[in-house]
Amino acid sequence: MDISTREITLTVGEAAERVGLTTYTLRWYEQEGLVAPVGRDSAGRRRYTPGDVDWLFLLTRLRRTGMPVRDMRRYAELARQGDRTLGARRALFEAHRDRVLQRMADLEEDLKVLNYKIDAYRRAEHETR
Amino acid sequence: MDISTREITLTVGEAAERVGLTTYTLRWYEQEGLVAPVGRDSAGRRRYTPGDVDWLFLLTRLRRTGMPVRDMRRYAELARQGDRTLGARRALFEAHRDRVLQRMADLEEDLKVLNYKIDAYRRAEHETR
DNA sequence: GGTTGACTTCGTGTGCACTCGAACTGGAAG
DNA sequence: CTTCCAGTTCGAGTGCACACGAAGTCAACC
Repeated sequence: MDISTREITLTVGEAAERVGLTTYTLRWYEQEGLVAPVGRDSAGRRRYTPGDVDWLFLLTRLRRTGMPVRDMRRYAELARQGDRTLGARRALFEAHRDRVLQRMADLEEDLKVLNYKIDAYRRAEHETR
Repeated sequence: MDISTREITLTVGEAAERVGLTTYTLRWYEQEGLVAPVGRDSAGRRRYTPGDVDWLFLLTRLRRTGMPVRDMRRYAELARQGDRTLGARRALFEAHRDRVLQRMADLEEDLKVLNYKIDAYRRAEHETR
């Protein structure tokens, strides 16, 4: 089923710019099963629907929070299986949220070390001057 | 200059466990110049002083906050040049702290998306049941 | 004094997430 | 009709941060 160019769909290049990924990555995500096969126009070129773009946006958030591509693929598979996996998807997100919270807590601790060091350098600079 | 085994120094294995890195990584860090050449005992085995361990601990914090090894090496080089690089080291830490703060802000934003999604799944589960 | 186990160096291999080059094709503009 | 650009597939290459196997050495313990 071809998608008309006149719809509000985007080309790879446009979609890539919207979501902040490269065209290479977009095709690779599709190949890796992170994205369901994208619709094509009559010339065989990908046309990204607003729904596709939303999905990609979500993927970028997952990726940025450190979710491995492997887990993103697992999530994509669940999503393709429809409503009966809603619970599994929620569990996946909750587990991931916990990991993100843990990472944020770690970062706060590490930040203390950084600040302590900066202060120490400040004091040392004062000394040697 | 050999270091006596009777000192409170640690072997690679012990140091690795203390700082949460593998022995492979510890030797690799040294090879990469992230750590100044570590003292050896009479048998040529590495002996890590408390100071070495402190330094390694700091490196793990930098690493965990996402500093690339390249930058850690640059920092190590500055540190080896003594007090005259105190300002540069402080600047390096301040710039890194800013990046960490930015990343934390990003994570907070991403967390909102996760929470929104979890809520949406919860509502959807309620519907389909 | 033989065995064990942790160390040594050296080069090679691994996993992840892209990233790119090559060769080709199709639609739009001049 | 030609030129040009953005798209296509496919396989190969890149960068980062380790991880590991092989071959050997040495101190400690039974």
